[in-house]
Amino acid sequence: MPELPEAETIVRGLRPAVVGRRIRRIEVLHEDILRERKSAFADKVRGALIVGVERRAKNVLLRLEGARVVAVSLGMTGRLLPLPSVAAVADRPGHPAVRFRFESGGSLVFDDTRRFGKVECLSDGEWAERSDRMGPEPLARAYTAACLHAGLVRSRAPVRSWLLDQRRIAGVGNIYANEALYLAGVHPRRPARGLTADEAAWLHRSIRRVLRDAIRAGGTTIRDYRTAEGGRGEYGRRLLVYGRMGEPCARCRDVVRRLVFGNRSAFYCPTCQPAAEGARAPASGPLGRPRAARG
DNA sequence: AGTGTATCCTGCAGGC
DNA sequence: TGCCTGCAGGATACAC
Repeated sequence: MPELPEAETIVRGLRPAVVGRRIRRIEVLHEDILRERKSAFADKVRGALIVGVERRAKNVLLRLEGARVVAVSLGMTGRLLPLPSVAAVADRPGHPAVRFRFESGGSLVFDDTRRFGKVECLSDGEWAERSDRMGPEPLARAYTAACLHAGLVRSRAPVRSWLLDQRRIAGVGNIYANEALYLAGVHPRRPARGLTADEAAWLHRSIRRVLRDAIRAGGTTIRDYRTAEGGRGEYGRRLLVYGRMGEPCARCRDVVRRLVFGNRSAFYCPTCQPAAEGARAPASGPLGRPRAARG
């Protein structure tokens, strides 16, 4: 569910609402959301001041005084809702799992229908170790097309599976993987190491473009995702292939197909994203295919 | 080692 | 109306 753009949107919305607040009390309504006993979790978090809110991959981080961090993995249906808020009146948490009550009044609720999410409190050092095992941030300046290509050539996995592997690239989920592959003209099932340097450069550009545009739109709300303000992400209307099986391709009017592998749906246009290795790249269409890197 | 699959959980849409 | 099946933005434990 929430991928990098959704997590980033939540972080930006949360920051003004929770930074500078002190946590007075923790209520754990569903202990399976934690990775430890709720008493242990509460002991570490109670009384702490929130000094910052950050994102890493799809995770939302509450930085606490005393070199600790609350790391929230949103799973498929996780939401972080500061209460009370105007939005909360219309969109109350339906499945609250963990509530942080502030000394100054109000609270932050982690709400998660399916309870695939995780909330944990780590030392900065423990978190750094975890973060080191994740792949690079695709929007980082240092993450070049050459970095992507170097990663791709080491794997025989289908490129869509490669993009979903958080150890290889951090923050890309099924929606944006499919969209980026479409923009790059790369079939989702092609072996990662079969992509040419030019294709890797198109894909690099497409990934960054899709993620940036989605952040600008506040993410994609299919059903459950909400911003910290309780609003919906508006990128859904701009999805070109995800969830559009049977509809015409925006570029060539062929029919968008759906494939299932790795237990996930893949959506693609068979004309714009040919399955054969080394197939011709489609001509630049109305959507503006990313140009190949120079050099 | 590197892939693919099943599983956790709830809710909803569609078929009958 | 209601029951059944399949599907969902993620991550991980396992089998091969």
